[in-house]
Amino acid sequence: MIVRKIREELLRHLPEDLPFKVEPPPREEMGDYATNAALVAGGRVKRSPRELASELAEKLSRRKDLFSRVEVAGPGFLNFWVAPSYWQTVVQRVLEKGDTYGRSELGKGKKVQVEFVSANPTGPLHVGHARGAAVGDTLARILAFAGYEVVREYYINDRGRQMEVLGRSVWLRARELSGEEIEFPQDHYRGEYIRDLAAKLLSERPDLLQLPEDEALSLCRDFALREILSEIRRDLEDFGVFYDVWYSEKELYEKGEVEEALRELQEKGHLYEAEGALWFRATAFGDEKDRVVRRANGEPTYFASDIAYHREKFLKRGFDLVVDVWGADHHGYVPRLKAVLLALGVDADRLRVLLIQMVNLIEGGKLKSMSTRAGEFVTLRELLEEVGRDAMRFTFLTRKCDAPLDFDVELAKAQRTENPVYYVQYAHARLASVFRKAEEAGLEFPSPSEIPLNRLDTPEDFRLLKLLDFFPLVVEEAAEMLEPHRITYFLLDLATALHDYYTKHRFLSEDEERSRARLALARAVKQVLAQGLNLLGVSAPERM
RNA sequence: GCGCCCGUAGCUCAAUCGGAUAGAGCAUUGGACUACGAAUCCAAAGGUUGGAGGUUCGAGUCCUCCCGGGCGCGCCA
Repeated sequence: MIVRKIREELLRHLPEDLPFKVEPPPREEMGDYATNAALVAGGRVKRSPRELASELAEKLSRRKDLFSRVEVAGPGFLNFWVAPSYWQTVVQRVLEKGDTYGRSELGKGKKVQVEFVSANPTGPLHVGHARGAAVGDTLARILAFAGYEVVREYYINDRGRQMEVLGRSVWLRARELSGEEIEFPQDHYRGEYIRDLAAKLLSERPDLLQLPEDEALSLCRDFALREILSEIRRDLEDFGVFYDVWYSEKELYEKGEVEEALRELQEKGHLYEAEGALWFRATAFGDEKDRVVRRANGEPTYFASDIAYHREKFLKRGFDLVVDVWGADHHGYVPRLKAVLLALGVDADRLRVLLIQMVNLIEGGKLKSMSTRAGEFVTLRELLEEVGRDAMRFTFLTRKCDAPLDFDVELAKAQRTENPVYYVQYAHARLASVFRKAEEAGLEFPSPSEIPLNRLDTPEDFRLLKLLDFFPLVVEEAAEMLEPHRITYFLLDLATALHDYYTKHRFLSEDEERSRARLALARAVKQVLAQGLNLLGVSAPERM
């Protein structure tokens, strides 16, 4: 990474804590990279930035191996032209490192948990969950690639009132199926899948309706939970999403974690009783109001188990960083959870909550999903079957997650140029095709040390080399800022540069030296495209 | 009413935790295949970054107010 080298060079002449940046300048004529170091330093020591800049330029330009030119520009920016010989070695590094190219040690020695989806097991996953799944899963891949030790986790709300309602919903449908006239309650789960579950249970347990009500209800509940959960799991797996841990809320209670957590808060003086309920003094830690943790009827609230869960994440399992991926409608919940962490003596910045905004499904220019009427929504599975995994994941990852997303179903399905996922995959497939041709022609692929690097000398060569050099930095930034879409945009850039190259130059020609050099470049680009796609959970096809 | 998120080209979105003349794709118009895959490429056109102030060498980005949209504000989950 040349950025890192430039930074190192600058630091030989500047104070270590100076918050300067090294980044590509807005226009190509301004060089390959630029820094505002002199501007920032000038402000601090009350010297003219331009004067400082020209001193720095003089010093750094001695590194002929790195820079062909260093200039002062504008109010005191330093512009760098990187030596072509440096760029050419990039292809060597990419090939030597292979699959590890882009890997980073950013998170070395740090444990991070990514908790995502965690939808209530009361029905199938819908498209909103799919977006959360794509973001959470990709983030986990990126963090792992950036050197973190990652645990991916699904938190199952398998207890409490909703489970009772679920069991009762199935039971009522079962009775209905066997001919009974039932007035189905409004606040129960009304989706068609409940009827299917009832039918399935009835065929397994014909005696269901003869059982005492209590027994029947709990049978229905357990059955529904098991079935729905395995359905959720299957949906996610088909979507390319896997978990290390499925964490049961019920077990959290059985292990006594909830009582333990409440006891600790009690001992630290953060709980009080009022109106028959037990409250957490969230206002002492920046939340708007205090929150009930145990209701007057003795039942702990959902919040209580979340306290216990997050306490367990930080204090028992020792995660350095916890990333929660939630639906944006839960945003009001963030302050109270951060308040709990503070109360427990945990730095609240170690919890990062990603709020996933709504997905609007667009079909034929019209809004398709988002009927809030019970049971009417487009499921993850339906969309998966309609548009396919690659297009679906890629589309979800083309936006930062805190902006609402319009998902154009027809566009995602289209195997045409406008569909960005094909654009990137096509670049990869094109390169694969070049290698098939090269093999036919009997052209030998050079070992990294034998590449005629100086034959990579056109502007299009350098454009690709620079992008390849940039990739590790993109990974680090995506990891640091928890923004998977940075990878997506990088891939689009790289694919664009490749397609441009492809129309302007030939990889295989009469000039054998040049062909070998370009073949090496092609392999490096192909490898990084595949790596990037892999981080997104999208396939990199050899043929399309 | 209070809080959070969003507002950028006709449409969908970027803009590297404050940087130089705000960039892509789609749509529109006009071009490029006897060449490794035209699922591609090139060009034109398109903007008061919702509005008004402020902070500073410098603001789409930070602060205040207003407008518009979404979502929250339960001893629900």
